[in-house]
Amino acid sequence: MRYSEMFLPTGREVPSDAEVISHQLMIRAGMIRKLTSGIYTYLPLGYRVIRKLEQIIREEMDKAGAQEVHMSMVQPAELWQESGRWDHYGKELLRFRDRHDHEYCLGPTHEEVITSLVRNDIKTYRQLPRNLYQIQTKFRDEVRPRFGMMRCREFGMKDAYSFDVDEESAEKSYERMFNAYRNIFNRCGLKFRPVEADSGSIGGKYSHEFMVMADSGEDAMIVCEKCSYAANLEKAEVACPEKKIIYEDDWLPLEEINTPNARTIEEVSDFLKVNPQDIVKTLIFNGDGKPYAVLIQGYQEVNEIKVKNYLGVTDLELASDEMVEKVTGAPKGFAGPVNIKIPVLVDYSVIDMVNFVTGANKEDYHFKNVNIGRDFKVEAFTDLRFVKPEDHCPRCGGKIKFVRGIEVGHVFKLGTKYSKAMKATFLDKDGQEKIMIMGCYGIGIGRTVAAGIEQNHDENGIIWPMPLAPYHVIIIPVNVNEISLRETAEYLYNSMITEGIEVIFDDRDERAGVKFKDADLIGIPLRITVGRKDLAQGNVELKIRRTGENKLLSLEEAVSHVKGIIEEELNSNIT
RNA sequence: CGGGGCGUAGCGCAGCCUGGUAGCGCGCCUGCUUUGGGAGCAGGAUGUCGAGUGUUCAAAUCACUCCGCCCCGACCA
Repeated sequence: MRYSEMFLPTGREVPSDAEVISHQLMIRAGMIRKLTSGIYTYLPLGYRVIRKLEQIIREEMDKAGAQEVHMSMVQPAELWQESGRWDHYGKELLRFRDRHDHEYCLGPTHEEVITSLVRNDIKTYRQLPRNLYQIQTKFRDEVRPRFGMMRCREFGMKDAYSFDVDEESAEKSYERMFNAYRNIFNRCGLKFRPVEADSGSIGGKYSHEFMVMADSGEDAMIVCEKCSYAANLEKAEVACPEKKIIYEDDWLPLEEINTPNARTIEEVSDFLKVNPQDIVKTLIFNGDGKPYAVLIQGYQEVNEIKVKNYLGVTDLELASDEMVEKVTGAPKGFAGPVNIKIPVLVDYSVIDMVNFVTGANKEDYHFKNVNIGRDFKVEAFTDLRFVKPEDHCPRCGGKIKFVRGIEVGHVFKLGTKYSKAMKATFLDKDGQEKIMIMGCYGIGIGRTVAAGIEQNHDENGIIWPMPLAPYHVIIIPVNVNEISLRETAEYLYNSMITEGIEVIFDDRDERAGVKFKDADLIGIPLRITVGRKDLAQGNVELKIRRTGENKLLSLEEAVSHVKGIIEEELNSNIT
């Protein structure tokens, strides 16, 4: 492509609302423009990169036995009512009515549509397993879109769905996808890591997120420095501490003490002159309308996701003030486990504690010397808190490290959540009707491109890995008004096109500096400069964007040399 | 949804406090010079000052309402 004919508005300055580097560079490099909050237009350069990524995904998905389909973005409410998500998805689901007053939504994901497709056309175990995928625009009405391509409302996603006859087979499907994802991100030249993740209300023991390491990432996770354990902070387990032997002789008599206006852990610890570690926090949660008490050591924080998963409820939130008063008989801030009439869940952090402080379920009073077993009954001891930096790896006991990442992919084992609700069944060998086991697998397209930029840039701009690069080479004649330079560049350009090389010919009548800056900014991996001095010797200059390395190539060898580098880099990560 | 901030030329910003008819840099257009890392000189174009209402002789500036955008938090299959 001739630069002079391209729609490639590059810029020196960035809009003030671009916070992260990938967002700034995508705007400066003329890849994207914002239409409105969380919604972007891809310009030609940006769209080429998107298509490169999509093509890699297609190749690897096909290799893994998946087949591409294309489902509609508009989905009827009926399907969502059938799966139960019409009521549960919340405001992220953009709903609307057509002229006949029928209800629809814009698809944030496609489990319902794919399940309805498959249940009608797959009837027997002979047709299973199957894996279908699509690359589609999704819409999620995010509360707060941010970070450019990282969290959009409208965004491209590759989503795949697998259907299997049983757990064992489903596990194989999951593994195939897991491996396909590794291949995809490897080919993109990304440094990433699969981590264990929460699977949300979907349940199932398997869920991995593919995280691209980046400080600007939205997700916090922990990685073990010793073993391979890595997990999203939401999911990261805390090992059950070894239970110390508790001597009942050490128990002091329960004591009620006046603690006027001391509600928070800090206030109570200041007032009673005790460490937060000796106080037990009692939080009242509302799980699907029922109250639960969660006990945790004062310094720790409750991970609601763990509570939610433990209880198996659909909705979990901190109880309202009214609910707290109803179940504890006291205003917020004085809840405790003694004499409470709701289930009491206790985090491992409380397991060894003796003679601790809790609320007394009475305004302005706390108990001292509370002890488990004597003063209240425990429904369950389990892991309910967030990991802290001083914790150890739950697998091997090694040191853990907190890092940040961008979630570019997620593989889920869905189980029968949708197939059961929507009756996706088949007949097995024995003529028995069975429910299909499903899995779903997503990759955020725009996000992956942004992650690629986060990991591949310098102060001059983007440095595309060859497989994602919108063009492989850019040819710059230093001065187009010098006929010999222009014609040589033109000759190289035509030769490269003949060779099938994706090339930009910067034929603009601009100063060399401007063209160099633009070439660096848009991140083209290879640059051929045609200058007077070198050309006099029959040479042109090759510059490698990533390393800054320069070398002279004779006119004759230039095209084949460049082609060799491109092919090598394109194929290097294909397995 | 709670807290904070912003909205003035394509982009980045000043002007607002203290009301008097809008400016700077980059970019853009024309000409000349220049030509290996975002050139120099000269000339030029570009604004319903986010919208509405009010106060005032007079509003970018003050007040109220609305809209949009951003940040922090809450939320997030």
